[in-house]
Amino acid sequence: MTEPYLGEFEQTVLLAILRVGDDAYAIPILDQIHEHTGRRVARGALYTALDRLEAKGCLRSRVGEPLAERGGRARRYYTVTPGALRALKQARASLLRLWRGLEARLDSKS
Amino acid sequence: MTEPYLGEFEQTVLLAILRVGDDAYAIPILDQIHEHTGRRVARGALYTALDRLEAKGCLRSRVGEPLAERGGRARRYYTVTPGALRALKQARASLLRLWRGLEARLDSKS
DNA sequence: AGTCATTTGCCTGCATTGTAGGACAAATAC
DNA sequence: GTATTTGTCCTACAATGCAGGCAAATGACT
Repeated sequence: MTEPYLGEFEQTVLLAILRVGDDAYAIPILDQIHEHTGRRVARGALYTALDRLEAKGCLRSRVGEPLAERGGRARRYYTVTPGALRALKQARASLLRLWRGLEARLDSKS
Repeated sequence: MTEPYLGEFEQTVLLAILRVGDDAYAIPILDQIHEHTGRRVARGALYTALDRLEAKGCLRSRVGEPLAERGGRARRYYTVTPGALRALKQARASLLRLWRGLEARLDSKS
């Protein structure tokens, strides 16, 4: 499989999922994104991203058992696929390569 | 000015411009992108990105003197604005925050 | 039982970005 | 003057980013 292109937001989502771990469903993912980036995105925005990532083979999902809790609609849990992991690492490497040596020059200004 | 949103490719372009430095026009920028990311984008793709970045206030441009060289059409040189620089740093910081602590966990697989 | 609030998922639509291909411009070489 | 080289721009379409609102499922309250 050719490594798919990952947009900026898609990368963020994938990383957030990895951070949350096994129990990654929409709300904690959203929290994670907000916590680490300060961005507050709408749920709908996240779900479309999740759908498209799954369609591209970057994610697998399973619906959990309906919970016996207050507002218990069944959650959908997500897992990052190995291919997406590779793409992620590659994107990160490119970014770092482009940044390398730039910090010094840029800190003198700003 | 509110910090504008920067897509993945836009970030790449801005960083490449910073790397190239004062003489940054389309072709060297393209080379820089290819050299550091392996991506080979079409010139047209780059120009539209440059246009949009300038429209968003992320870039300034000036046309140089027509060169007295073989194919000497006037070049358009680009400079990154301070606001774009801030946005760039912020995006990088977010990404790194999301990555932090993840490498260890991920290297064990793949 | 019948609402009501709560938690979560999903659909629909539009805005913004990503990307290529080729037309056009200006200059030199012959 | 026509071919060649180096560059810029225009046009069009695909992919991503993003939100608002509706639907589903459950416990709580009366």
